[in-house]
Amino acid sequence: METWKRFGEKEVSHSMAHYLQAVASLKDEKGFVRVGDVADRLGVSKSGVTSMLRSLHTRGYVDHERYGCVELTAIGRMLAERTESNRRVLTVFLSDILSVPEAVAAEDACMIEHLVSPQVMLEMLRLTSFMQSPHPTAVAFREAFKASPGACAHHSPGTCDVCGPSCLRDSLLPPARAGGALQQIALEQDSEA
Amino acid sequence: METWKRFGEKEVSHSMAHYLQAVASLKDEKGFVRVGDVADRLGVSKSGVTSMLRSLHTRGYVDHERYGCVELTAIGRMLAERTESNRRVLTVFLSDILSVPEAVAAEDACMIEHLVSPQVMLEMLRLTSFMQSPHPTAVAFREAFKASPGACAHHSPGTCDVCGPSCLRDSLLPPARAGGALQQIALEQDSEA
DNA sequence: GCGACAAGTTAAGCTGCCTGAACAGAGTTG
DNA sequence: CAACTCTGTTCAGGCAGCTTAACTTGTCGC
Repeated sequence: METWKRFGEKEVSHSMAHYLQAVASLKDEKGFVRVGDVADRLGVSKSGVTSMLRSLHTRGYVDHERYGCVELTAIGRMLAERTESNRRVLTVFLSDILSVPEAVAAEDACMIEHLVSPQVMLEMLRLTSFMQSPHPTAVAFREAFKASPGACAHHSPGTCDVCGPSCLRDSLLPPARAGGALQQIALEQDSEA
Repeated sequence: METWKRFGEKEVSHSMAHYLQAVASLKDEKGFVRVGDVADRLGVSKSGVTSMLRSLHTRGYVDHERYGCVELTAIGRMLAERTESNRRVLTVFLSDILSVPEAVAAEDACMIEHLVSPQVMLEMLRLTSFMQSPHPTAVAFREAFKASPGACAHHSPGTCDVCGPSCLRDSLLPPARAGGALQQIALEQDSEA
């Protein structure tokens, strides 16, 4: 149990990933990138952008001349592209394979796009593109999966390899009930006092 | 493009999720939880634990009497369980379905376990348990998928629904090449100067 | 009861990322 | 060229999480 601390050691933080993506897309859209554009795009102050650019510059991800334009370095561009590709694979997987609403898929993809390892992304792309292919096995599987019930929903203890002895389903708490459940518990606690 | 800012608004941060999990598992293991146990488990200082406990207490996730033991509230316990379940589903999915090495699966799961929405987790559990089931379609699919090549690897432009016009594969950069590629670029930049 | 030692707390300080206020450079206009 | 306006910078400050150092509590042996 030491893995969790490496959270802060990722080559780009959540914020950085989004700054890089913003710079990349603004560059594509209008050919040059100003501090104010980035600030507007991300909804942060210009002073915040200035200081983040300094930080990205020291890491070698952007070039930025005072009062001038912002450019991605080759490494910065590669990082931005990787994040973008991750996001795309994740979004497609979540919305087309898992069939969660697009808004949820987009949000979850945004949260984790920069945290997922290349190995996993590569395999996720492989699975997604295979599942969507016209390969007869894939077609059959898609239908069977779609038709399958809550799957794990009502299995008896020990019959599901994923869950183990007790079904995990209840602790995943879909949000509609989650809010309710949390409130419920909060209320119970209040009445204890 | 405003989603990214909600990163900081999650009900538990990465750190908090791990503190809650540590408290929950220590409680299971030895029946009571001391500040020092948490510090050892997480590899942080005791003072760090004290201040995080204060923060978790104000959020209503733990109770902690001065110089005494730590207890999860009902809400805290539920959050810890949810994170734990998320981690389990993710780990199984990554290692058994995507077949990435266990260490990678564990690391990625640890990074994102607290960030993924309940809807996605629920569907991921459904997919995982269905894919692992003895259902003939699932069996056939597993084999076909295992046998499938790099899938997206050598498709021609436009033939892959996931990738779109250009194949995403190259920008996902498996780490063996990723380090190399980044170094390569860094070297090129050096030689420009 | 009293010291010694382990366990916990406070205090001060660091980094990352954000803000608003005040200032500085650059360009436009008369 | 002076004034005005945009844009971008610096500066001071805040919050989250962490650290170390110094202090306080609790407990055990005598």
